[in-house]
Amino acid sequence: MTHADLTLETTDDRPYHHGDLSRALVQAGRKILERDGPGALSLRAVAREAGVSPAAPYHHFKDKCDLMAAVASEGWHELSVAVAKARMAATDARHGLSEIGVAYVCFARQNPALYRLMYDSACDSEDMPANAKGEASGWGQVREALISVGIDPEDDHELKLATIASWCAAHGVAEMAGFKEFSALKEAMGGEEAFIRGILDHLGIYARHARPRHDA
Amino acid sequence: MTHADLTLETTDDRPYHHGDLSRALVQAGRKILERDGPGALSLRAVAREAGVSPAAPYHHFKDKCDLMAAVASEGWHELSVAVAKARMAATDARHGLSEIGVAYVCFARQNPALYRLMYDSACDSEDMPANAKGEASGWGQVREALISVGIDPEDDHELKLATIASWCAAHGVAEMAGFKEFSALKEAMGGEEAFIRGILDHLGIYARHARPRHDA
DNA sequence: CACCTATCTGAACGTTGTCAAGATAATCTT
DNA sequence: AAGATTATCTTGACAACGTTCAGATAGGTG
Repeated sequence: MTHADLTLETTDDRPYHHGDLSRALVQAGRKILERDGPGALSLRAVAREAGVSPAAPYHHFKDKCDLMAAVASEGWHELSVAVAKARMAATDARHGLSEIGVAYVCFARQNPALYRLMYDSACDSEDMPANAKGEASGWGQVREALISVGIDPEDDHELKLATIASWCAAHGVAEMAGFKEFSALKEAMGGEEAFIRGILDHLGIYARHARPRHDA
Repeated sequence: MTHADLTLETTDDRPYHHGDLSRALVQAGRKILERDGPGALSLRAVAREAGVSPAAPYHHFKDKCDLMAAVASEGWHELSVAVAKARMAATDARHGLSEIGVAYVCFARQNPALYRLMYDSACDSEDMPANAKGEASGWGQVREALISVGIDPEDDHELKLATIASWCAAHGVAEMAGFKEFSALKEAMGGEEAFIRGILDHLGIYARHARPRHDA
């Protein structure tokens, strides 16, 4: 261990060299995002929270945008974990695809500001962070779920289109589910998750490919 | 007419009282949004573009947020016009619903920064600006299109859910269609509109309710 | 005419992102 | 181990931002 200890709070006997500032800055960013909302997420506020000067972050991130991208990247990782867990927990394949969608939207709803940041950083970057690396990426998981639900793995075009469509649906629901306009309906349906399920069910991603048996 | 003439450019013989500043500010906001992107859209920049001091807008809008809401409101109005036009132009009912979706997404794609602003202002406000007033609201149009496509007008729950689902789908596609990741696929499908149609088609809003005939 | 109110300006304050110069500590070289 | 190098952090500064306030200017009303 080359450094003392990495604390988030501003201790009085804080060493000149923080030790692991980049990580601490990302953590501070998330903390501010949750506690004070997206409007309060400034570079200076993050530095303040981490207990360093406003210029310190520039030795670890080229930009404010770069820092935000790091926060967003952590968010994407957590999302992919949540999605993977939901997929594992599901019993059959059809349920699996459905659960992925619900898990995706629920994560976004539970971390609205973070999800917004994630989308923003995804817009700028060349490739979506969702399929960053490894087979455990969210992208790959939707792909596999679609295959195991009946889509022809050979038909690359169809598979790609279905994956994108699923993602679009999840993103759309994720961003609109928070509108106050729907709060009455949500309650009538027995909570937000039921509402999310209802909407996702209407977007026939599942209905289209996953009704091989009990259909007229 | 109580004032000289309302020009957007900063003329030298500009009168002390602008005449119709609120309108000019909204126009200036849109101009900056299109020309310089969303990052350049500041209160001061808008005032500069309109040829007034940075404090002038505060006599017409309570906030920067309030000004942005006005810009967004104009955007929602134009969107509803575009959607209405697309619905009129469509031949049969099924096509009508599909065309609404395509028109919605195309508008968002052609004015990405404006659409983002519109969504942002929709988040804050109590009710979505889409169904502001009149029967020509985007909300009402989707509703009617869904009815004329086969949904039971009596079943309020189902109708509401279908409307929301359609809107979520359109919003999701609208925001994700711009990802560079898809540019290759878009070209392969023969342009962005074809791509949009393909994705929207996969989100079985239409498939679910509008395939009474040629289905196994 | 005088008065009143709406509108606009000028200057200011606190905050933000960013940079350059200098201080400090960890690491590398010999 | 001592000196040199590099990485890291601070201080101070700059322009731009949102916002406010006192004062200037005009239009409308008596």
